[in-house]
Amino acid sequence: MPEGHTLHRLAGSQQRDFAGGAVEVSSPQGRFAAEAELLDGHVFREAWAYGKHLFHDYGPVGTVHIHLGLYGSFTAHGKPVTDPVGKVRMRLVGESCWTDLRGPIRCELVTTAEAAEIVAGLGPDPLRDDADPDRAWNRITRSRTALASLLLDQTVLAGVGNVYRAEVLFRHGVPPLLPGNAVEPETWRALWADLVGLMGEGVRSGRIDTVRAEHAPEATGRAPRRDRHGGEVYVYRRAGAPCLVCATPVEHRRLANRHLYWCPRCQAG
DNA sequence: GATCTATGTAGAT
DNA sequence: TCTACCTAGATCG
Repeated sequence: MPEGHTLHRLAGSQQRDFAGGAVEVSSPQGRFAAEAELLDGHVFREAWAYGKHLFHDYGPVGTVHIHLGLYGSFTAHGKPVTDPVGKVRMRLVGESCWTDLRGPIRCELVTTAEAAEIVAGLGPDPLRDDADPDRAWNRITRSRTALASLLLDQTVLAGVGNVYRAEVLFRHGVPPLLPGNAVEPETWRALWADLVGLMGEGVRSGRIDTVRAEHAPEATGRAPRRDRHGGEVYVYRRAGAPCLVCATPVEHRRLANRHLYWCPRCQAG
């Protein structure tokens, strides 16, 4: 379940579980076997995330660069270690914990410099203290592309995925197809600030919850609706269902091969 | 058991 | 704009 909050959450838990100790690294599936052999037994220095990218720093031995893609996932366990189930690309075994990685779009050993290059190609990440929202704004305000597309462009903004994009646009009443160069600076400031808050909450909870207290099931009496992604949302994957605010059916279309959801009334602009 | 879907990205057309 | 791809779980029959 990979938007930026997932990767930052993983970096945090893996830092707690493995940092500072030697780890056993293996690739039961075999597709990371040569790299795992190089890393096996070395000290896991640090886990860190930038956008949807996760990095395991092994110092001079190298850095593992992981991108989960659409369906990559980690499972975390306490010892004892059990036999691999399914296609385990990478297994890490530490002092008391172990974790399995399955289905990543990327799992590769890179140098520190290469890791830095990957990060240099990404836009600011709302989950990082060092993020500069003006870098994203400079791209957005010069572009005729729909804001909904710009929000998913990782070179503009790093870490935002399909759920956060739909939800943050809804929360600010912004039409998703509004061209970047038609976005008001104060709108951008509000969107950024909201992403910082929402995604930070996502890191803490492990879910994407975007519904404000006044529209929450407890306040309105409607049945809670947890999406498969685990959280309570306004429009994501609610095509045809009544908008939680105005009851207008939620719209849906494909945009650049991704599902886009919005309320045509609340986000009329 | 077969088929479909998914919070993503890269590369071809 | 389209297609391929990494994998598992949900859904269909």
